[in-house]
Amino acid sequence: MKLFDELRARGLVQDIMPGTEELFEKEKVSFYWGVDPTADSMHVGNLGALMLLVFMQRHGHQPIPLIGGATGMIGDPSGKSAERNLLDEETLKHNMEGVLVQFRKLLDFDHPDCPARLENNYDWFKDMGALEFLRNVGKHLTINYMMAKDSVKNRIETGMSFTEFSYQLIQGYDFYHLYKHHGVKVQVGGSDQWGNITAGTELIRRMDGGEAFAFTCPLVTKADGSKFGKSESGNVWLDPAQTSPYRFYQFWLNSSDEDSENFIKRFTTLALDEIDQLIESHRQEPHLRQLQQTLAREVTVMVHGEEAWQQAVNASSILFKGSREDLMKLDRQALLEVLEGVPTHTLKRESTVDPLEVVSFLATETGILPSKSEATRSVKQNSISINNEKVGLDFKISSNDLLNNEFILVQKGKKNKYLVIVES
RNA sequence: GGAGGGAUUCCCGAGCGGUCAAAGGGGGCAGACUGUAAAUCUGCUGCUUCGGCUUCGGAGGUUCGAAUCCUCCUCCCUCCA
Repeated sequence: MKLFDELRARGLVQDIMPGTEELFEKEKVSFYWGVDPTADSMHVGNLGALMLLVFMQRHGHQPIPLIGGATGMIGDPSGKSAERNLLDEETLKHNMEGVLVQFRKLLDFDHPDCPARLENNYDWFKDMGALEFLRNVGKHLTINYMMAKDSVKNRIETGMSFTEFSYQLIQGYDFYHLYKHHGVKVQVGGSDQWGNITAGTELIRRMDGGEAFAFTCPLVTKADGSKFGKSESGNVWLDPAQTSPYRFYQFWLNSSDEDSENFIKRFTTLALDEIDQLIESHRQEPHLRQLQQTLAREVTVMVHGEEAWQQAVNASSILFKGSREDLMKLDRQALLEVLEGVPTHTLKRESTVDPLEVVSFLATETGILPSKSEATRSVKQNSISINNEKVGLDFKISSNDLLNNEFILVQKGKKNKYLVIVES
């Protein structure tokens, strides 16, 4: 299957520059994708574009992931409605390290033919002076051209600093630099990057008379219109320390039917005909949730590994289907594994002098809920379970409720789990 | 610098001096139905020892009583220079 047939089938092509497709058919291509180190981990939103590199490398092309050590210092205005704060150097450095780890997991840096190669645009910007930049780069694009970009137009009303305005020039120069010195002919990215990317091809044309190519993938969207990549607890990160594999797994498992059909094409490397079969059988028996489970498995294994996935599955099954007795049966080790990644709260042992009112337990003693009013409401609404059993307002926590004499599992609603650790 | 307009609970937004913890919408949460889906319906959405208490940009003031009136301050927007 041709590269672009596959990418299209997976819903990964939005804008494409004429000639790009032909280039990929003709030769092995080095192409780059840049991400700014705005956090010390990428999130599933970044993964949406990163998958492009994964698929393209599998087709024998060389991915050049670029970390924006320089661009991260400027701030990309694309898709942003307001000026952002600048990150300090130390933070950027720390962030870059985190992002690099994730590149290594997803891309093959030791491939015999087309190994991924990391670049950092700080390398070529750190020694460039302002005058040099203005004379050699800025001279080639007009203000008129730059102002026509959506990222700029959208900010005319609210205002935008010169710093952010110049972002497209910086990113454009990256492309030029990689083109000139490393033979990189193509840039890819999310569709919000189109403006910045074309600034690059334009620069290459004007500075060098060269021809470069590009295409973008659509930003990941959800059928119900809500933002992709957010869970109750915020962004879904690739870093297991920030989003535990259990939560990561649950994030995918909870995809709606409609979304999971798209996600499985975009985020897994399963063959397309296999995916079609899965979708078909899922439509026949949607309640089995095969599609969600496969999606969750594939992505979790890819990002966190087989073992972490297995643990997430075990934990899920006990947390969602286990009874109070099942929980009581687990030993300390098993409990810790199952409850790995569930947010924890602590309770002083003195205060458990049983019995302890549920409401005080939830609010004052553990802080799972912010106030007694809210705790009372939740219990009244029949949404609180202790150790997988629903409780009423008259319920009192006692030492009989301790799992392995030190834990209490609290659940609010269907999906929110909290682990209470009783400390002596 | 001059002239206006504005700031309300997570967000938007309404709010005759008393009946305002504050309409309505959004969002969020929960319950029912299900499949840990979507849609739908319902409830909740400041704190509380359930007596009350603290909220309407900030500080004062008028009044029996203020989100609502007055003064000063801060910030934001529009127009003029």
